[in-house]
Amino acid sequence: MLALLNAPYHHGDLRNVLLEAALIILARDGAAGLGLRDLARAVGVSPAAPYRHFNSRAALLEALAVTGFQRFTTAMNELAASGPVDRLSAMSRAYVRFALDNAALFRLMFSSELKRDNRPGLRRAADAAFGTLRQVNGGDTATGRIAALSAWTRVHGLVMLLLDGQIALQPGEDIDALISQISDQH
Amino acid sequence: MLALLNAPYHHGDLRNVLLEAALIILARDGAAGLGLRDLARAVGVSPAAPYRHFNSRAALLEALAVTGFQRFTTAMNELAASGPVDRLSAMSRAYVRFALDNAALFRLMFSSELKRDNRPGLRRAADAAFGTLRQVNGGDTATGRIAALSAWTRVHGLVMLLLDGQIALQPGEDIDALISQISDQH
DNA sequence: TGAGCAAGTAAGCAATGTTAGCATTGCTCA
DNA sequence: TGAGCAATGCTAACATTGCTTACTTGCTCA
Repeated sequence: MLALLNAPYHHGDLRNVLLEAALIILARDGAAGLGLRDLARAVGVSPAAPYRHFNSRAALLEALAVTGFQRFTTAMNELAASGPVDRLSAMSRAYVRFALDNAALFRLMFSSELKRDNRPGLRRAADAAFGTLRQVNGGDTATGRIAALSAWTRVHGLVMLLLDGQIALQPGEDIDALISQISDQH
Repeated sequence: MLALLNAPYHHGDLRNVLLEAALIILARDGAAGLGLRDLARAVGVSPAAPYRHFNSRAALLEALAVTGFQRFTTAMNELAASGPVDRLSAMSRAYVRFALDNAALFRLMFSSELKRDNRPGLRRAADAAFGTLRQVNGGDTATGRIAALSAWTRVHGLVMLLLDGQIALQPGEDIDALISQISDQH
């Protein structure tokens, strides 16, 4: 084939380049618009090249979801380390912000296309991500579990309904204010 | 083509048969496993036949989601009509039960593959479905809105985390009990 | 009766995921 | 140094999919 601009035969860091490009396409077109051929084209590589790094399209999506969980984890852990004062509400805000800032990625992380059961790597990443969240509310006591679940479900439901357009912020309404209003509600 | 078993040229009620078969395939394989050709095959009709009734695969998914919202609406309205006592908690239980009993359909209803913005029919169905939910909590006052949102987000978040396998019921735990515990939590 | 229309069929196009086999590169070790 | 080898890229092909176009079929009704 033509050697355009002296492009070297070996790309060098194709796996990471693929992942980065995939994140961009994901943010732009959603998971449905992310195909392996398309991705290869975007990176300037042959259609079969990505298969050296991802066994299938599902494997690519899984890898993306894993990096999503990893980023989510670091965001959560940073907050957990920052001090115990209002840690829960800070985590709630961070949870929502992460989801809204990474909408397509967040959806992919919870997508049914990735059956977490058969993917140990994904399950591990998800468990790590929510481990902090599970413990910040009183560990494993029965009441602590309920408290954690209640906070978690509120935030998660809020995020999902916002992402789906079922809920919209009212004009001038602040998302952080809404979060704390909902969280303070009985 | 071969006229298998004297199959008539015209099917008679193809649209509804397609929808029913699609619901079955959806429940079995999820939205990703639902293709038009596959569906046509399952119903015993040529690959192009479904296009007489649905302009595209997306249109079929939209129709499925609309019927999902309709079923959801009737489930909610039955409860709302049944009496004001503990109406909210009854709706919460029905919400969760519907979602768990119709997992794939519920996911499809909130799928990002269907951008609700550009689909007036879908938006109308969704609005109708959640209209009751929006009003049962005190209508459109500011505090009523927050109360409704708080209840709604808890239930929706619970459902989503359950469907995603992030939360699991503990051995012997009752889902209805969990719902009321979470709902009663501050 | 036969014109017209709704609802099927057949055939084919473009795109995709995936695989098989070949080519090139750079690392390792005698 | 240089021979071999594993990693990583490429080309070519296959099966399958969504979708379109153009032809049939059979029902309805003037």
